[in-house]
Amino acid sequence: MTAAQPLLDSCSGSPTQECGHSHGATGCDDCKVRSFSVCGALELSELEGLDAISQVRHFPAKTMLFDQGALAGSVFNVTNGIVRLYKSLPDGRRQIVGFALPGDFLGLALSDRYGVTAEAVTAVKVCRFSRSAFVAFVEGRPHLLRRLHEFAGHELSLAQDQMLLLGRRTAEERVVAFLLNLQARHARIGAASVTVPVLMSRQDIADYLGLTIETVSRTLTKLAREKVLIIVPDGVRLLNKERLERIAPA
Amino acid sequence: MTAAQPLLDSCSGSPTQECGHSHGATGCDDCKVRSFSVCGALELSELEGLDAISQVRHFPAKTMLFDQGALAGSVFNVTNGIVRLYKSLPDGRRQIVGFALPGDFLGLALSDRYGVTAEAVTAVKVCRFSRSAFVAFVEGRPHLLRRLHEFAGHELSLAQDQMLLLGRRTAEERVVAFLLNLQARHARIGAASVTVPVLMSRQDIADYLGLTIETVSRTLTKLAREKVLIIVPDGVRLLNKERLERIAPA
DNA sequence: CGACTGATTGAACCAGCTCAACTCATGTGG
DNA sequence: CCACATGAGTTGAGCTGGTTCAATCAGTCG
Repeated sequence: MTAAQPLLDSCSGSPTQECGHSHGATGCDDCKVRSFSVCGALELSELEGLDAISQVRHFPAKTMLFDQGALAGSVFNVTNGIVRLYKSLPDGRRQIVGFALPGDFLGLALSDRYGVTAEAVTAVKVCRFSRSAFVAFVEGRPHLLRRLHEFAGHELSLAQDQMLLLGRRTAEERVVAFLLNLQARHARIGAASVTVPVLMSRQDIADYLGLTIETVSRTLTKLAREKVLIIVPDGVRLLNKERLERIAPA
Repeated sequence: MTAAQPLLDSCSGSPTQECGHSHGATGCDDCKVRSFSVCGALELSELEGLDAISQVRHFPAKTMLFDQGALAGSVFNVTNGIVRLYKSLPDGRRQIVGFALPGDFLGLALSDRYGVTAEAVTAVKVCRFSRSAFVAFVEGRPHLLRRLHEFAGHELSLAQDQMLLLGRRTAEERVVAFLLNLQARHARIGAASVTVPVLMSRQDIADYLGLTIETVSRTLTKLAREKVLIIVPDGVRLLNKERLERIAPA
């Protein structure tokens, strides 16, 4: 893992950042993720207010959005790309607790410190909000708070599924569950396909599934040998979904 | 594991249930967990309204409060005892995703189905609310919703810690982290002590830590042999907390 | 007392890890 | 255009932490 640099709260004129507010064509009006993101709870009339406190920001692949333990100055809505969220131990062991896809919100808890580190897996585009401005915006809009709470409840449920996976599933079950999951998530954001894009590295997958890179690789190879999937550049083609679903039940 | 029977939504006159509303001496006024439970967000004037929709209920050890996947008719505030929350696989493998102690809220997500199964580890006392009544009560009290959201954020953070534990920690680290955690939680609810009550079975601990009962037992024995703790009936006495904290780092 | 349940201990095993070699792109600069 | 470094992924071979299977122990209840 190369070190990821924080790019937050600096408007140093880097070509990867747009610091102006994003009204008009780049605003919420034509946002592709709005309907299934937290913003979907807002009336059109309220969107303007949200727009006013949001900034569009770009993070190149492998750069850090924020670091575990740091003061949570911002919250984010991912609009493009993939973000990995992880915790690590002092000796370097790492556990990825989730991948954020377009429509996902970072900083749901609205707590004053980040509980995880967030890094761009691919180039990433986000709507950034200062946390204080966002909290103020939520204040007096209980329907938005309710939506945030629904999202948090969903996250919690996913986390519990992942605990079951990490605590009790075999390597093969983990890999298959991961791929099916990824496919379902891509479908939900309007990219349904038997070919699932897998843009994160084997190391990322391993750190997400509590395995080693070798075990992930061997398991994928085995599944390919058994013709339930084909490994393609930057993805996987799921040939036998029924069989996959039998491998990774409930 | 013996089968646990659901005891919900039936007021059949069982001696373990109190079906009347609990005003007066048994109400919120003198509730020992109020300050650190979700109810702590309410004004004294609002407590009456909450009291009016709450029922005190008792669950004997090993009985089920609710089942994963069932319609969520009720939400609960635990006031006494310990509840295990778990998910299981069709073949019987089980992952306990958390233990609820007094002050903990069950059904935080307010979703329409329970995501986990809840069973009493010890005899348990709860405040029960019908979910619809509780949701209606929350409606129009954004400070309570905010409190629920804070609790959910905290739960999410704990879940992420547990993912790190399950995915990347060794057996010894898991057991030690569990004991330190339990001690800290007991301290927070006003029962700080070097002797930590461990009222759940070895099987429960194993299913929480993603280990087998034998590994939990061996690990505890080893720690006792090394004099960092003593195993006592229904608990553990932590002798060398510094050393324990070195075993299970942040 | 005997029966039962939960916990401990021992011994053999194995799923996944470690260590190491190799492949295959992609990039770089002479 | 080739030589060669670099980094991600794959594959092999051996090892080991934790599991599995099995026996024993220790309370507790009837």
